[in-house]
Amino acid sequence: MPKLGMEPIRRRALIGATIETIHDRGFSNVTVGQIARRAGVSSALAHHYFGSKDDLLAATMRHLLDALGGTIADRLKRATSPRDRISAVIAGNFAADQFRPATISAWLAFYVQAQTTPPARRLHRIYARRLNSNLVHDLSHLTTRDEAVATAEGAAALIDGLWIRHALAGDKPDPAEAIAMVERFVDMSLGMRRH
Amino acid sequence: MPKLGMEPIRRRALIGATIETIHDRGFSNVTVGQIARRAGVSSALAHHYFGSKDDLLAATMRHLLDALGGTIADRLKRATSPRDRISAVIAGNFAADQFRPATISAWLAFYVQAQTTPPARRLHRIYARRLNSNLVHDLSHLTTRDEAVATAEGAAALIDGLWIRHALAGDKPDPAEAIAMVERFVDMSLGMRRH
Amino acid sequence: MPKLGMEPIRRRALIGATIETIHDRGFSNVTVGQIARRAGVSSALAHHYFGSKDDLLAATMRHLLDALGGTIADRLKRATSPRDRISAVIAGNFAADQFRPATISAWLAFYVQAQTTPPARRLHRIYARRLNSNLVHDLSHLTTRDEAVATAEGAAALIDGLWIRHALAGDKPDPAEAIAMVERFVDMSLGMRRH
Amino acid sequence: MPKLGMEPIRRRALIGATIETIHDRGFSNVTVGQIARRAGVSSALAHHYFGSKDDLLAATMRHLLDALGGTIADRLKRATSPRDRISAVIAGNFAADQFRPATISAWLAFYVQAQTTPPARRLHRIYARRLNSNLVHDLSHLTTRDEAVATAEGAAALIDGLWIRHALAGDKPDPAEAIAMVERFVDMSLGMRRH
DNA sequence: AATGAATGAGTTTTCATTCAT
DNA sequence: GATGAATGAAAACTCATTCAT
Repeated sequence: MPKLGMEPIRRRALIGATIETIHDRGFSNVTVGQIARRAGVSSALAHHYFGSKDDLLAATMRHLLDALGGTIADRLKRATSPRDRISAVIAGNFAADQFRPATISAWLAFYVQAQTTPPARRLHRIYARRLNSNLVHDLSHLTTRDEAVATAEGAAALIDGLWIRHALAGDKPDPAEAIAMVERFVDMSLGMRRH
Repeated sequence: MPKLGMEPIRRRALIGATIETIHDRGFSNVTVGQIARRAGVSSALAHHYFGSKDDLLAATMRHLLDALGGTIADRLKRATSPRDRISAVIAGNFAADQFRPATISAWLAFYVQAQTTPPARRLHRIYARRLNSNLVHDLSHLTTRDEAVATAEGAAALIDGLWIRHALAGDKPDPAEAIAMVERFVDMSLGMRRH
Repeated sequence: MPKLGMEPIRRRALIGATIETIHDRGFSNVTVGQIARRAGVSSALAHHYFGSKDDLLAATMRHLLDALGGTIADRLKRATSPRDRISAVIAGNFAADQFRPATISAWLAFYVQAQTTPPARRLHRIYARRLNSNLVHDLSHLTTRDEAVATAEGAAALIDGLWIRHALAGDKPDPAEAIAMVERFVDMSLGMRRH
Repeated sequence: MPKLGMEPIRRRALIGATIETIHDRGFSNVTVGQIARRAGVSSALAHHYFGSKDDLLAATMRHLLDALGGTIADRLKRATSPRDRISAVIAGNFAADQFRPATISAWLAFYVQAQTTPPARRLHRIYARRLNSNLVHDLSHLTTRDEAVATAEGAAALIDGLWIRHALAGDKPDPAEAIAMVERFVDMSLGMRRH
């Protein structure tokens, strides 16, 4: 007896299964069948809800983006100063939910996808711009515009680099260490100009 | 019109074609047929020389690794001081040969592959360790051991992050800017402890 | 127009098609495509149900083995004396179902396969041992153990030889003649020791 | 420096390699490349001397046929009575050269081929008829024509059966045992009618 | 709401065969 | 006399996708 209101449940399950399947089979080897099996449904159902493999993949990417965006937004709400807001952005990027092996793998996969797949590229741009504008905006309160731009660029690169390295490290990722590294970079960058 | 001694020529051509094909079709979409066509040979020949698609991909990754390793080694030979050696490593990572869109795409693809494919992982580890040990060794001459380790980790993450961002930037990657960013990070890290 | 419960139907059809295709194209030339076409399905479906060509071939061999085993078992049930049981085994080996050109071809192919393919070898061993133990057991009631073993070996060889010759005869195989030949061999072998 | 008179040497080597390759890879898996490698030459050379894979295979079969025919003919020359000639035929079929695992495998393969490949069929017919006519001719001196025909048929089937069983036995084939079995069959068949 | 059945289109891979040297 | 180079053609296999139920 089919139940009502299954749609959101199935969608969430399929997106979660997509992330995990990417993590252990590798993006280029994922099949709809594997994802569906992991979600406990038939592959036909995955198509029923998402239309196509690409759509499911895009929805998963959007989900990752929303989750990260949401996490950061929550932390920003609680921040009280520009420097605090910068810390909120940094910590948000390494919050527990985001900084898990499976999530990192999926993110990385989308980075790669974003190079050649226009929709993925579009989604990735949104994230990159939001991160950049958040950082630049707050840094501008603390230093010159030029310094702010450069530091934002460096912090963003460092965040990406730490993600990618943790994806490959094998051991459990340590958010605290990553956060400390970026914070230190920001502090140093802000400190420099004072000397 | 078959000639003798074609093997090395074909191997090089196929590896080059692999890098370029990954760049414009995306790693998960490359086919042996596309690569072979780009190299101007039949797909049967690609199999003849490399055995399988995976082997061709692995050989390409090895090539990338060797090329980067060679570039850095060359620059290290000419370096005269520890600080100079650090600059050599940094500049080597962004040298013209390496830091081209197609090469960056291929590298990125291999980062992703390294997460799930043991041979790719092994190869990647070699690179990561070599980079890390080079940096730590030279930084140790300039600061405490702990600082050296942390700075090396940060510099490596920054390098990776800059690569990944340039892979997605779309516009032509600017090595000078990337180099400046990492140099600045190293300077700041070394400078901090003096204050 | 998909229906439920097609799997067993398709499996049977594919196994039957395998036997017939081996018969008229020769074992070394069969392709999954030909088999599937003969079964009225796509080759993808053959893979869907059997996994691989080898698996389909192995399943077909197992089917042949089961069919022969079943036929013999049926006849053994109705046998009342040791000599009768021997006749049941002989007649079973040449029963209408087994002794048809296509079946013979497939059997022969598997004899050959059994030389190099371990799974086929295993299956073939089962058949050979069962035939041997049946014959030895019943012959032991009628003669010395040594004679029983030798006669069983001879009868088995004769059965195999008649099969193989009928496979190549071209004309319709005549079970009665083959049965008479083996029966005569057994009778002679049993008669000898009495004289 | 290419040598003169290599042709017969290469042809023999390739035929020998064909037999051995069939033995350990199975007829349906042999490739010209494997055969050539085993013979220590390039696959192009195999084509140079034999024209095509099928031709090489046919030549190999012809070789087997000739070898067996020659062995039997030699023994027949030395036979002095009809019964002796029968023994010569039987022993010839199990002579050391013929009754080796690799040779048996190749023979068996050709039995299978003979079902679907006309040239193989033709060659096989020659062998079968020669064996049959030899046996019938000599048996006719010792019994009625009808008995001779039946006994020849039985002996031939037994020979084939023993070959096939030894091909699969795994252990080293024992010619003496096989010969004894066929001799015994002939003796019994001839003896029966006297009683 | 959900799935088993089925396939077309494509991909990797293998191999006999040819040819210039 | 012999081979490395090269490929066309065909085979196995995979998979996203559709559809009737």
